[in-house]
Amino acid sequence: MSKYLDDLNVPQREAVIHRDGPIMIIAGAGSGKTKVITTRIAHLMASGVDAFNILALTFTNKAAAEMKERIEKILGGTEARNLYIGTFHSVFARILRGEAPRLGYPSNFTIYDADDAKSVIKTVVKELNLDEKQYKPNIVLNRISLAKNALVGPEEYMNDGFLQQEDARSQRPEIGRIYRAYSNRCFKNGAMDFDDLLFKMHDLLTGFPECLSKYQHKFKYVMIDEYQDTNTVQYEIVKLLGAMHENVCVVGDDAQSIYSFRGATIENILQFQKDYDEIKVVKLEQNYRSTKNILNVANQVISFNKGQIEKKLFTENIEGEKIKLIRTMTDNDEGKIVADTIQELKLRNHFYNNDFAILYRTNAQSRSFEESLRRMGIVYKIYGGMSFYQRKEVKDFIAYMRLVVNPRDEEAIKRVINYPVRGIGKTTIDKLVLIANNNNSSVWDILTNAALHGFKSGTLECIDTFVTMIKMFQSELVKKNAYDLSVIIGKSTNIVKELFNDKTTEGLARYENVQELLNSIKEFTETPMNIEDGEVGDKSLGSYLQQIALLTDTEDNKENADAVKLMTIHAAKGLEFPVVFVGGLEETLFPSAMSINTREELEEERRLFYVAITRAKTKLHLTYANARYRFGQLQQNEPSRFLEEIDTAFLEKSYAGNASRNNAASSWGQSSAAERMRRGFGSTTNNAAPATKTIINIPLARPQTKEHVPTANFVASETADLQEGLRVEHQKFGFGKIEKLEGASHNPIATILFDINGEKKIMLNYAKLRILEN
DNA sequence: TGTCTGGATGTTTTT
DNA sequence: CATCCAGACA
Repeated sequence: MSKYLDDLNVPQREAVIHRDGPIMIIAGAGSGKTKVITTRIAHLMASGVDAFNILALTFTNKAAAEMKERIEKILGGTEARNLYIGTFHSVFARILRGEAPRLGYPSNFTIYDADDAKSVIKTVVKELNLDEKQYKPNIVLNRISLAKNALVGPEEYMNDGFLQQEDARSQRPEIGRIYRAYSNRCFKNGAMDFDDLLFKMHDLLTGFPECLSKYQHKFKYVMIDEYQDTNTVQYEIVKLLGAMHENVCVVGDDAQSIYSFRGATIENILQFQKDYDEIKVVKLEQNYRSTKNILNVANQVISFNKGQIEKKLFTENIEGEKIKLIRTMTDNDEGKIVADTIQELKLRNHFYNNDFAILYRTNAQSRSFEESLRRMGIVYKIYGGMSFYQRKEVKDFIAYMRLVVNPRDEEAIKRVINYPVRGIGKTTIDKLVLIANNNNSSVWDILTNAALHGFKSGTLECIDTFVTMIKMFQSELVKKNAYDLSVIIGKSTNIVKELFNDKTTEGLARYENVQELLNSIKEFTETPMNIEDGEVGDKSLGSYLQQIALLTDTEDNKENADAVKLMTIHAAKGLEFPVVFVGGLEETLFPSAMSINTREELEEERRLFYVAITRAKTKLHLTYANARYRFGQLQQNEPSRFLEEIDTAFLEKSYAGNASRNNAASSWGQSSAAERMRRGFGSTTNNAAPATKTIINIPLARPQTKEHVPTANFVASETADLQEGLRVEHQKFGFGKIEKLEGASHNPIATILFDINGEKKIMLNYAKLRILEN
């Protein structure tokens, strides 16, 4: 046997060698799951299975890329490129691009992201004359998404007594109608949302037997990663694809199931065993990642959940250090202590930035960590949050491309028809949409025949200019590659020039973002075609759009950059780091206030905590703050209930208030000598310039304020005591004089002339002011 | 038609 | 506190 098998333990090898027939691998955290899948695929190929006949589905592009890379490493050569490895969404999008016409969609169909989808919902709610307050896009989209993930179409939704009751109870009885209208609208626009990529794939396989047969023959071996996170559609599709050869291999860990809000159900693991007569089950229980201490804590935490698949995770690694549990006064202190600790570990134990990860429950928590890291000059990178492709200027530019590729894309038209300003305003747009609806045609059709629909001559002229321009782009579509065409678009629309002329900091950032977009298109155009893109592998704009629609910049990796990584726990799944900080272990935050109403919800939060803990290899720090800013207000929180579930013998508790290097100087507390020194020397008065360039997702520029360091004994004065003419101190803007007090008593507003930052209007409910004595 | 602004609203988690 | 949006006005 080949030598790659030598590195495997007994159950791992068993899983790898098993060739035909269904197999389920229950893989505990850190048990070498990825290694098993990749080795298994490599082994299949080595034993004669054609790479073209292997399908591997993952949940993130990153996981897919990593797998491909590791298989290539095992096998050498380029054969691994012929594998079908990708996320559910990207693989299905690729297949649908070829098959969409069967379903009545153009093969150039647009993929709507969540923002596009919400916008369509908003339009539809308006057109149905429903209350927009009642039917908020977010809530409605969530509901529709769950329905699609459960394979419930609009008609079925409306006929389902239970769903109807639920909607009635939540005062939203019309969601079914919205769902139907939304689906129709997307169809009309030639667009699919994320969930459609799964839903329509299922339609394709069930509605067209010849299609089903084609892909069953093609994918003789099917592998699914993170099986515990599959939802109903995904489960059904896998079942369909695997039905002919039954060579289905699923890998999962019920203890790490954290996506039930997306319709995932652990039931799929149990169901899988019932779907086939004979199924092999392998359990991977040896953990190679973490110290005994870390694993003990993880095992203890998860033991509070009922109903798990039995398994006992163990490790032969060293005992390791105790887990540090750190309490701080505020979220800002939490940020400081984490940054300080990182600095200390770097100096003392020679860690690199890369060795650290800061994990949290919600994206909003990144702020305090960012600030502290930046202040200390520690390079960091935030994963998740707003993606590059979601930025307004980037989306606007992309909308032009979308429109050129798919003129039926109404959302794209609405975005660009008056950007840059060309005299086609809201009134005209509303009219266009109305006419299109009445004539049962697309907005683009109306635009191209605008003269027939009684617009004023001035408006008509504007429309004509716009249409002519878009048509010009369209005529270039086949002749030019994605990059050349996008350059033409940038020039002809004046977008690039307009942004260039905007010399504000924000404008500059926007200009740079658009340049960055053009660079990425150039890169796409120049990268040699990958066989994996088989059916769609051209360098056209359409091909490019398809690709970026499913890209999140979580995986847009410059892996080699040495940076501390910040991300949500969800985003951290599947990753590991030598040193892990888990922040915000407070009631209402973690577990989230939204998820403490049922046992199921709470157990999912606990699994999430389990995932967080098991990311750590050698050092784990848990932190929580007595109080933190939420909704602009300081909020007190109890420590997370999960902390009580950990045996204190595993913990080393500390209170940041006593830490020698970092007196818990909260924003208004006393500052320590060390801190005053740092202010005095290290940082300059403005913007505390970092020693090293900080890596962030292309900064969204903010108007510059010269940062003010609050006086040591800053204590906010009562709002009632403030008077015009008084000298005051503001935490951020510094010293100044109250010019004017105005606004209602419940929302007073002060106009203050600051010494260094000029005149500002301050809402006193939020900002704290200190009256200066004498 | 475009720009300004007060008021409402928001925080789970993601492909 | 930041962002988004509807209505007011230019």
